[in-house]
Amino acid sequence: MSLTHNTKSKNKLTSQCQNCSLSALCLPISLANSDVDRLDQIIERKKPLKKGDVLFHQGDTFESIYAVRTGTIKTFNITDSGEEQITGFYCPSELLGLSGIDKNIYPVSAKALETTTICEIPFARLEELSDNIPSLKNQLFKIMSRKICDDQQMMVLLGKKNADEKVASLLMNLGARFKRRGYSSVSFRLSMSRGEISNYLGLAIETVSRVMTRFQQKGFITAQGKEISITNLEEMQKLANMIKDYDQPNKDTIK
Amino acid sequence: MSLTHNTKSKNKLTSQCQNCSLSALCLPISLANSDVDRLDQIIERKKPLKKGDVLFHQGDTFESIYAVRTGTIKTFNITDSGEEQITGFYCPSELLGLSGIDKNIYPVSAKALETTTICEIPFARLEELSDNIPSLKNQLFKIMSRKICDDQQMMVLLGKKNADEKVASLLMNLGARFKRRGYSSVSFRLSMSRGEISNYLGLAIETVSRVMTRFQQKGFITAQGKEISITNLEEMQKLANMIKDYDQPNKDTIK
DNA sequence: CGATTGCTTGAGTGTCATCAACTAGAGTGG
DNA sequence: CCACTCTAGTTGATGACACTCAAGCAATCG
Repeated sequence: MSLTHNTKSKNKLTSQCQNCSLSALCLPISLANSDVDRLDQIIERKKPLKKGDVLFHQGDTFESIYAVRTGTIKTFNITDSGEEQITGFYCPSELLGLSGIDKNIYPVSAKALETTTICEIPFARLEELSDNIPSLKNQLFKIMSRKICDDQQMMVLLGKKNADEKVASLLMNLGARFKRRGYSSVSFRLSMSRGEISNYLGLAIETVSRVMTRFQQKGFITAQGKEISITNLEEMQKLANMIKDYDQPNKDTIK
Repeated sequence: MSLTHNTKSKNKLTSQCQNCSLSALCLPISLANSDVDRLDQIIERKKPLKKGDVLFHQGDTFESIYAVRTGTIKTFNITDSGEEQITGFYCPSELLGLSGIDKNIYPVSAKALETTTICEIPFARLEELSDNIPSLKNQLFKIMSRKICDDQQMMVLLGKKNADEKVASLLMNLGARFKRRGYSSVSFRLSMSRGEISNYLGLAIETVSRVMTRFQQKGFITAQGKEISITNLEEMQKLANMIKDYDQPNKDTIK
């Protein structure tokens, strides 16, 4: 399909892996300089996506994996009954598109939640390159493995957690991801809407809203719109890890 | 059913990839014969696990990935509050342990649901081998990618489906996996208990039981204990794919 | 400004979890 | 062979949590 209006010259834009602030988090971990160069050469920096732009559609032929440089991407698929189900949010330094490798088709769509810049990594060339750079290949195995782990955590969340725990888990998870990139883990701006959060967590939008206000009333967070501050880290951590209060077994004080 | 008790000596048992009935489904796809040989040499057939035996524990150092030859394995993790959450069932020809690559530690435990034989594939050696056999490396990428896809389907199931749809999805999914191995896709024996099914699907055990009886009353399946026959494939398919009956399309509805 | 979009709040309802009792089958032991 | 126990599964009654429907509010926008 369309998009990819690449610039006049689909040229290498300014930044390269070497001086990219994300380099420690992204692919090149533990590669020799010369190897980073070779990787650099196959990566295309594309021009920014605007909010709502689609990076690829469910069903498109798989060509590339993508690294987010700034902004946020969501992946989702459309069920047979026409509903959207969000399967992931991708922040800077994170890789998406890996699920397309298997059938050579993207099984999900990817859309920008805000203005977003990405690096495109043509997979065929990455595969080639990994033939010659074992550490790159191993890095790819690791990245895919991590994705599998993360997804399984998500399954636990969806299968076993209640609404409070789900929302707390998401906020703590996002905080941790901000932290990795050098930002505050307790104070940040959500790039997704309440509707997207609720969809991702398997809740109704009203439920997310209610949980948020409840958290505020209890002093766990402050939230004004998309600006979130976690003000009681300990309680939020307890919720996210599903540690129920069994303290006073005298009666059932609810969580 | 089957169960191949092969020889006494724990090492290189009779079967090898070449004559293994699963070879078309397992790793060796599209490898040259000579390459299959080399793969063969690093694979260890281990002596059968009995029901309840643990293949590896959550937290163990990651050494190998495993292919199921006969029987069934479940993977699960223990949440901080001590509950078990099953994250997958593995049938013959399927690979498990991939989630351990990332941190060099298994993030889940794996336990046999019945007498089960497996092939152990030391990952370090597999990585080495894949340095020299690009098609093997690519095959591994594909396998991991497929796992990511499957897990995402599971997320949709957990996040968006109701009890009927969840159970129908599981039964249809298991059927499809039996079919791939040459068995009936509509008539098979569950190797997991109701409790394991309910845990996996994020339901209460009683709910699974009720759904099953409801399906029987409607004539969708017949079930006696663990023996299942799907008798109304169409309806079950509809449920599994979440096609709701919007009978009267008089109005807007779909998007 | 009305209109639209995103979010919050309220009221009523339904699905599914919980608690509990009961059944069926398998294994044990006298 | 017949209690006895244990486990797995089914069925019923009840209620909670989260969904749905609906209204209201705030901010943005054409």
